[in-house]
Amino acid sequence: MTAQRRVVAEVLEGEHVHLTADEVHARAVAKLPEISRATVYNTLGELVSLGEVLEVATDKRAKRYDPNAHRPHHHLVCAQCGTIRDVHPTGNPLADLPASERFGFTVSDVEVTYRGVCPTCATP
Amino acid sequence: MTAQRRVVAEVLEGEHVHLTADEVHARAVAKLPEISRATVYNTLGELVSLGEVLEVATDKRAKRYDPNAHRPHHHLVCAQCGTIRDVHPTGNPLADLPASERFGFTVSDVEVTYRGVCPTCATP
DNA sequence: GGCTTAACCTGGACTTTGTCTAATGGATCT
DNA sequence: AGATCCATTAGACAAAGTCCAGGTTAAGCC
Repeated sequence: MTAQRRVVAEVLEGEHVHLTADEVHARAVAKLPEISRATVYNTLGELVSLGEVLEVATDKRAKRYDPNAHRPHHHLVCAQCGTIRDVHPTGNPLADLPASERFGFTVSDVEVTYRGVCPTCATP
Repeated sequence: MTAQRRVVAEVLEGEHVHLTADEVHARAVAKLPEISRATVYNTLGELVSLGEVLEVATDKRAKRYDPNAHRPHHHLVCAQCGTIRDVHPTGNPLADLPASERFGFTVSDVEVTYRGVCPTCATP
């Protein structure tokens, strides 16, 4: 556990946090100016391997990192400003895929992304 | 409708087609050698705006283009080889997000990605 | 047919996101 | 103190995508 890793972990604390690698780097630099981009990428990769942080692909540009890895959830994304909230739908989406639609795959995971417009963007 | 656009449209025909922009370009070049990358990107962007083609983000690297835009569906992705199949789950996932989990958003769309291992990758 | 105009296409430069590597530096062990 | 190990750094590199200046084609109009 080095100072750099602690800073990256600190940046990724909280609910509804979904930062890109560069955003993590920017905030890490604010706390530890000499931290490098490569270290941020390495540390994020390790956190993902350890299962402490999830990669989410809601944005089609850059990967985002979600520290809420221990409570399963899905995402609700504003189509205009890109804000992301963690959400917990009812039911089990895995059960909604009948065997006839599985093409022989062993299905182990589902990722659900809701899209819409957030209250802030909706009010003109 | 120019020759270039026709070629891009032809490349994107069929079921379970999910090509990246560069794959589309490679196949388009086979039919029309002088077609440029920029034109492929422009044409794909127009097809997406027209609603004829969908962008899918199953791969975390490059965007993929799905010509099956008129029949709503979701995707089943092999975690190992990346193969993608179009699937039609039962039920309506939108209904599974209760109002208390909508945070005031106007939710209009859901994207479901199933992950697993395909039969080919499962047999050793 | 020839001219004008608009749209389209091309090639390359550029940006963004992410990965890799060689070299540095700091800790730990003996 | 010396040796060793691992993390970190800076910068080069690669992949994916965007942008722009200029050339070409197509369409309309005389």
